[in-house]
Amino acid sequence: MQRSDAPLTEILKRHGMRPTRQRLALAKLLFVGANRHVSAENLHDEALRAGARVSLATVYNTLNQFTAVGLLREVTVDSNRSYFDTNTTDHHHLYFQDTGRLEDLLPSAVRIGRLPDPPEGTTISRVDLVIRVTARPD
Amino acid sequence: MQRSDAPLTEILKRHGMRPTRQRLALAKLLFVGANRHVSAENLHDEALRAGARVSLATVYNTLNQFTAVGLLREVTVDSNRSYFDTNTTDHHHLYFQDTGRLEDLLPSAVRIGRLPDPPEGTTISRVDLVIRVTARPD
DNA sequence: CGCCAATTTGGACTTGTTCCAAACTACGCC
DNA sequence: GGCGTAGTTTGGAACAAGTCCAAATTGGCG
Repeated sequence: MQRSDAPLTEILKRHGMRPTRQRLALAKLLFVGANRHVSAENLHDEALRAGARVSLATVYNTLNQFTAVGLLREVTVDSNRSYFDTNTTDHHHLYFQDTGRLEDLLPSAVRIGRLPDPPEGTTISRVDLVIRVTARPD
Repeated sequence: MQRSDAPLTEILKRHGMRPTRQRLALAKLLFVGANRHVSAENLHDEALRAGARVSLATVYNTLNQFTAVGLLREVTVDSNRSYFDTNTTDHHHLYFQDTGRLEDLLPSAVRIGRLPDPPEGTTISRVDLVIRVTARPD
């Protein structure tokens, strides 16, 4: 294990996961550097290109585990693919329908002025706002 | 064809579709009565129960065609199933994560106070807001 | 070092959806 | 009303994303 992986190891341990080679490789791709949005296939390819030997099944397992402990957030913008966001703070999304690209919006860019009360017996677990844009027809 | 299907026939023709037995049966389920949210499987079952002989492939074709001409709107709340909404006016959604139930919110129930400008060269095609609720833990 | 529970893995499987070529049907024309 | 044909439907194959599983591997503790 590289010296620089120590913080990643810590993160994994803190969330009750063994710091395996595979999880460290994926965590490095996900959590070192800027926030990102990934799909499973997408991250798998990238891991292989980076020389990590990880199976696709493990990528799915790991993304789901990271999401379960709050290290990732799942973003639902496309009904035939799951995206995971490394930014778990409160924010919304901009989705480029033409390209499938997904971008974070600063919390300050969107203001939701009024929300209904949740129905009796339920609590709001999340409010997701997605702005879908397409290339402007000229 | 029943007398009462005349308006449905008109709707289909107006959108450049032949009023076939299958499309009429599905249109009847979708557009007669209150607004609804359906998935393909879900509508297929209902059609069969109502005695209409329609294949699942046709249900998919029809939902996609109806959506293409603006008779339906696709709602993305679950990354492994598509929902279609007969309410094509501007409104938002309440999603019960426990049950998968989807409900419309009145436009007046939600006020979005500020939105960013779309990036250069793009236009906003849609702004979707989904409030996800779960049964309140006691 | 050696053990054992946690983890990983390839491949089979499931589920939602699309594709396809053959059969069927709506509808304009005579 | 029959005909021809383009549009439509259909069952089944194909596809894609994701999960499951039993066997092999490995991290961490004594």
